[in-house]
This record gives sequence, structure tokens and C-alpha cells, in this order.
Amino acid sequence: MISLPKIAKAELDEAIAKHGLRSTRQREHIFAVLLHKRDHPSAEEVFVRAKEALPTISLATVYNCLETLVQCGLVRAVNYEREPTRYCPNLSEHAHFQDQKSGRVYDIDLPSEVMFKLKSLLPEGYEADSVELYFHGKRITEA
Amino acid sequence: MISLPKIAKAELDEAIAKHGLRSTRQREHIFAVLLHKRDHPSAEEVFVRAKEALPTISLATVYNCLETLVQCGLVRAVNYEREPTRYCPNLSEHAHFQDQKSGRVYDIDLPSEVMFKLKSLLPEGYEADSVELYFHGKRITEA
DNA sequence: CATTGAAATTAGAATGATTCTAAGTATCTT
DNA sequence: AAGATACTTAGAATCATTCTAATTTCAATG
Repeated sequence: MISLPKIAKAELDEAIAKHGLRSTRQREHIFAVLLHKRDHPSAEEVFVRAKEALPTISLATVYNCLETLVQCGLVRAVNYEREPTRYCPNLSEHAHFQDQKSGRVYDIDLPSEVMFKLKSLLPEGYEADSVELYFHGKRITEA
Repeated sequence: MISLPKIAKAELDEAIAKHGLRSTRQREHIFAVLLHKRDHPSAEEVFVRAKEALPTISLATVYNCLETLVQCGLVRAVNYEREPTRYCPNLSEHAHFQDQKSGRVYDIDLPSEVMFKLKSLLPEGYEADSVELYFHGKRITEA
């Protein structure tokens, strides 16, 4: 059974409280689901996984919770083209890579100096508060 | 009346032919529309603009043509979150910046050495054939 | 501890961008 | 010109997501 580590629980409660919201069973569990298997699931997939522990949870709630977690900065939404949005718990800054064959998404470490360099590409008058870097290609797995 | 410059027409014909497709009035005009005003219009907006010259064109055709142009490498699809896809004629490598207030999208020049550096972030076994860089933030326009 | 009111959840309907379908039209090859 | 193929078209269908309205939960108060 999936459960939320104490540290994550504390992090969740703090972030949720800071936004004047309530920590609920559903929000907690959705966060736990994301932390449990970091494979960038879609809302639908999170729904399937969440139902194992909370059989009566609704898809709308899954969307609501995911949105809340994103707002609180605990989770990141990952969008490849018009595919369903995927979600990942937001630890450190990172980019994403999608394998064209499997569609799977992988995290790519993004050093802060690269992040800085990217922001410095912006001309005068442009101020970024988010930078998203998406790779798409082949992932070669050797035999 | 929007028309396609000779050079662009040649580029279009070549790219289209290389993909074993036909150059049609609709494809040509959609391309011309994109080149005419490079403000990253959505399919719906392209539809509106295209109808001025081709009143009987259908939205499905606009989608088809845009997709074809993307396949041929003449046009790039720009996706911010789940907003309608926007399109821009693909001249040089560049990133995109969206102003959070207006929603407008601007091109950001992306020097090839930065592009190179980004690709070098990928670990062994990852081979990117596309890199998308999206900024989102405030565009400050001084009085 | 019952009450109250705001916040959250729920099921199902609605939305809206995009894609599909089937029929008609244009274009290329012979 | 005939036949084949590609393209366009209108409208229906799809599907991820959001909305709606009706409960339910929960923290705080009396």
C-alpha cells in the first residue's frame, strides 16, 4: 500500500497551508502516488493508481488535486504536444526527454548554470518565471 | 492580398515534392498566411485569415495543411500548456517566450552553441532529434 | 458536542481543440 | 480521356479537461 513518507507529508502540509488550503486524504494520496512511482503518469493513470487505495475517488478530484499540487509548487505538469498532461513530483530543476518509440518520459538533470545561461538569452524587457526544456528523440538501450 | 514570395514558393514546392506530396492552392496559401504575419496564430486564427482569400476553405483543410507543413519542416508547432497549438514558419532555430498577461508568443534567438550545449546535457543513450525551449513570464514594456 | 460555513469531493454533463469519415473534387499518369 | 491517387470538404466523433450542482468533510465556534 502506498503511503506518504513523513518528510513528504510535512512538505505537503506546509505548502498546502501556505496557500490557505486544506490537507485532505485525496490530496495526500495523489501526492503519494506520484512519489511512489516517478514515471510521469497522466491524470487518467494517476486515477487508476489512486483508486487502489481510495476506491471512491473521482476523476474530477484527481484533476483537482493535481492542479492544486501544481499550484503549490509540489508537482510539475509535463506537456508533450497535445498528449495528455503528465505529472512529476518537482524535486530539482530538470528537463524532460521523451522517447519517440515508447512515449515514455525521462528526467534530465539541468544544472543551475545552464538554467542561468538560458535565462540570459532573453532580450531586455523579457522576464521569465518559468523555463521548460523538452527533448524528443531516440533512447538507445544496448543489449 | 497575401501572396507567397517566389523564394518561399520554391522552398515550399521543393519540401512538398521531397515528401511525395502535391503543392496545392490551399497549402500554398496557408504557408503564405503564416509568413505574412508572424504572430504565432492558432489554427482557428489561420482559418479566419485564409478565408479572406479562399472563402470556401474548411477548418479541416487548415488543420491538414498545417500538419503537412509541419511534416515538411517548413513550419513549427508551438504548444503552451493545453492552449490551442500555434504555428510559426520555421526559419532559424529559436525558442519561445509567452507573456503571461497577453498570452502572446515571441521568438527568442537560440544560438547554435547553446543548442549544442543543451544537447550535451543528455546522458549516454539519449539521442535528441528535437529540442524545444519554452519561456513563460512577463514582458516589460517601458513607457 | 451540535452548528455552521467554507472548502473539498463527487458524478455526470459540457466544452473545445483536434481528428476522423465519407463523399466529392482536383490532379497526375498513361 | 480514363483510371488512379491525392486533396479538400462538411459535419460527426473523439477525448482530455473543465464545469455544474449537489453532497460531504472539516475546522472553528457557541
